[in-house]
Amino acid sequence: MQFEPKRNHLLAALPAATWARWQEHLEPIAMPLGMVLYESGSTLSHVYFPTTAIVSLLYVMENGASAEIAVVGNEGLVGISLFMGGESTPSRAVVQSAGAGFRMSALMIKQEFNHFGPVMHLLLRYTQALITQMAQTAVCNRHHSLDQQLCRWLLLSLDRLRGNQLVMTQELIANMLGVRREGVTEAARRLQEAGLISYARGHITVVDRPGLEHRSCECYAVVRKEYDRLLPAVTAT
Amino acid sequence: MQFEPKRNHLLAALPAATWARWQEHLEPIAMPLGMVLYESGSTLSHVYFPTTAIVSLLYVMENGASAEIAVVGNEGLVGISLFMGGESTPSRAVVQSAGAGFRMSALMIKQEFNHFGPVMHLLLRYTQALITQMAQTAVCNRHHSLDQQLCRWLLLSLDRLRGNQLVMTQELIANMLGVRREGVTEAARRLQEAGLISYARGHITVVDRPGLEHRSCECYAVVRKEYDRLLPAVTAT
DNA sequence: GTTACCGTGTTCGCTATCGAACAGATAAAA
DNA sequence: TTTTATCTGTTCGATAGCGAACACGGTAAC
Repeated sequence: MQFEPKRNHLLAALPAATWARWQEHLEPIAMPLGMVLYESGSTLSHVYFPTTAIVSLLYVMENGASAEIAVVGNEGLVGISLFMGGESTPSRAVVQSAGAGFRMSALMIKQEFNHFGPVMHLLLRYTQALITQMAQTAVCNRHHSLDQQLCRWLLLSLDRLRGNQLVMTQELIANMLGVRREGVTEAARRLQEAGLISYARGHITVVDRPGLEHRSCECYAVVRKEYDRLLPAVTAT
Repeated sequence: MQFEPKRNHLLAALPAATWARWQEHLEPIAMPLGMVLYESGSTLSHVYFPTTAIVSLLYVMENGASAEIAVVGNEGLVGISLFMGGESTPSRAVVQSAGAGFRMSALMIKQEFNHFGPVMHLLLRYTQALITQMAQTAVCNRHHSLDQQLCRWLLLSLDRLRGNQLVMTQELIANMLGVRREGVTEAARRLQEAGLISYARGHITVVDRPGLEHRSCECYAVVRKEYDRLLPAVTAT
């Protein structure tokens, strides 16, 4: 079930002819928690199309602290630098929520990108959506409270999963947001007291999604809207 | 002089045949301080290649506060969403340092991009460099002090200008960084006391550039290195 | 040459987040 | 079952940046 390629929205959006060509080049792959898909500066060997997993792109500073730059799930792909031309980036890609996906060799994706218009345009529109997410992350880091950022983060993750539960410790969330674990604990407590979520030992359940959206900063809506605009057929779950 | 297209590094990096084709489609344009090249959500009519001007890409929040996402000067181009496929972005592009540049119609740049040739790859590599800058902005906003961010910002701007002087009020810098003007005043005073810069009424002179780089966070070096890697012939001034 | 504005300097209390330390509780391992 | 590791809760003082208010001098407009 989780090895169903069409659960990745980009794969699902491919024209029939492209899909026929790709099928035998897509390799199913398990993506356990913490798996590193690429390291800062390393040359990528594959692109990854998550189906049930969620991957964080994050930058790790010299002193070890980290900050999430963007999150990728079944709406997208990990490894844009392959077709953008750089072959690597200064960031790291880590599986943040275990699941599965598919991968395709670097060579194959570059060929496909360079020879077939629809593939190129789909991948570039996705890239622009990703850019919006990064830009909004910068804005959010500058201006919004931890409570708001946590709401945004939960919503972004939720959009990339089935159901309304996240398997995710506060420690891990803190690493992604680039804040202290204690700060996440307090913010989560406030959200729980407000009846928006409930959680226990690594399991977070979203109880009141509209409430969460209301409490979030505008950043979530901006990003969501841009994904819907750029990848229309694709985002509808 | 400032209407010399080759002062834009992307234009300078074009193959001879492309350059010959482009020449008559490049329109020189003055870019005064505060000029808005595009608005959030608006469909772009042109791409802009700054030669002596510097342009900030920034997001303006609902409450009017703003934050800079990236800065573009003679190393790049404003309007990537035209060839990326979205035609617009949720951000705004504002001239931050007056100067000049060239522009090309949306139609023309899209045609040129879609030939799958050297133009496309050059523009995509530039886009990846820009992505790195945005990602690093997010990291910087999360983890680094105002002093460090000011250093980074001055260095990024300086790289895009001739000489070692910036015409720039503290108020404007504060808007770009998304902080209070008073905060910039204090940070600038500290840098001046340290003998790194000197300034007066809208004119900032960088006195000790190595010192500034030393005081900056790692973000500047990461971005600079990535631009040099992705656009090698191009960045050498 | 006077006046108005602009760019900068300075101060105050306030708040969110940090850094560090430790406590309690639940799940997993032995 | 007992032990251990993991996850969450709580507290403390410290600090960076905020918001607001106001002072001062240079520049430019009239």
